[in-house]
Amino acid sequence: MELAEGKQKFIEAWGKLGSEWGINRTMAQVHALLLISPEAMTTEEIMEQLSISRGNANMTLRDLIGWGLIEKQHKAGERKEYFYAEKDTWAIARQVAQERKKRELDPVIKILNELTSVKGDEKDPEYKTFKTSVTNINKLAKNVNKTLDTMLKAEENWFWNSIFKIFK
Amino acid sequence: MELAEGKQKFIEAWGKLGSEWGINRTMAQVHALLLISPEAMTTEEIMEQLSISRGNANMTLRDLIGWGLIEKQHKAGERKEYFYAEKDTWAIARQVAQERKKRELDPVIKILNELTSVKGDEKDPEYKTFKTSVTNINKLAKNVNKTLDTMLKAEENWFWNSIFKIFK
DNA sequence: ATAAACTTTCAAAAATTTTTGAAAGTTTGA
DNA sequence: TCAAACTTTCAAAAATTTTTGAAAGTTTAT
Repeated sequence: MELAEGKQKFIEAWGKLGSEWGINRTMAQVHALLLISPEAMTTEEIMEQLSISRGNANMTLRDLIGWGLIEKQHKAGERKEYFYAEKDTWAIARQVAQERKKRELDPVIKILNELTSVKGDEKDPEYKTFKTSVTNINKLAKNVNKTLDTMLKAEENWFWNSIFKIFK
Repeated sequence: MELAEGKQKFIEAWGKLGSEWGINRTMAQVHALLLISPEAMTTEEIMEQLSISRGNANMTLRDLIGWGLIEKQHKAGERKEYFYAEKDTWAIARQVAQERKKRELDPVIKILNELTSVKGDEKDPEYKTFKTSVTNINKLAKNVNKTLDTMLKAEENWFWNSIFKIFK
């Protein structure tokens, strides 16, 4: 396979994966483009390579910065802004996990906690089932939360070595 | 908080979480409704409780069965189909992980493998960066894959105990 | 102060996803 | 065989998400 074709396929695959996981496809594609680019790129170049509008490029780049996946770079003597992506895969995974935890898991855990305080008649099957389900999901959510927290602090090798030691 | 209000909030929260993770909101809501219901429910009841159309209810229920999250139940002497949800949280998490792995991770791993065969000039920075990124992501994907496989086979307590032994 | 170079905004348009509901299909019992 | 009871289908409509692009905003150099 040629490099150009490979790049195209990589960008497509990354975009599809993103959209399946609730991340805007363009955002994933811009990230993919920067991931395989040796040099930082300008908004202009990104617009051209992916055939997207200026507004779209700008918002997407802003979002990616918000996710901590790319950074702005300034070249001496130039006014243009350049963007480049963190290329350490473990760092990317950690960053994404951290953001999603903060944005999505944390709010749900908050609601689940509130829901454990719902009062009712212990003999009412409706109440009992509700209570049991909420309590169990709450436990799972807290475990996931705890595990993520530890993962996020962990160093790459340490993490994987530990995982493999158990799961072998 | 009253039970009725709690139910409502739970269904909403579950729906929102679902939509943030690329799962249709209605599907997550139907799942939530069945999760906290002590009895199996008919399509009719689900339609009414969530104010959704017959067609939507039918398709959603079919999808949930496809995900292995709910099951059809037949009551003796009745023609109606009843639906009930698996209530073991660990089983739900495992089921979802398994489905997503099969539907989304596996295809990406296949493409990444193909992309490692892209040929080019080792001195070309474009080629080198592409190669390195693809290789690293491929490694991470395979590790995730392996870990998931083992998780999916693991029993609940065994899994969590192990995780906590490391992450403490 | 001005203008060129560049970035950001956002209302409207396009694309995509989800929902509806009536019609078609199926199963069962009499 | 018929018709009632129930389920499935799917084209069209509605809702939602994403994208566009021109105008407004900002920064910098002279």
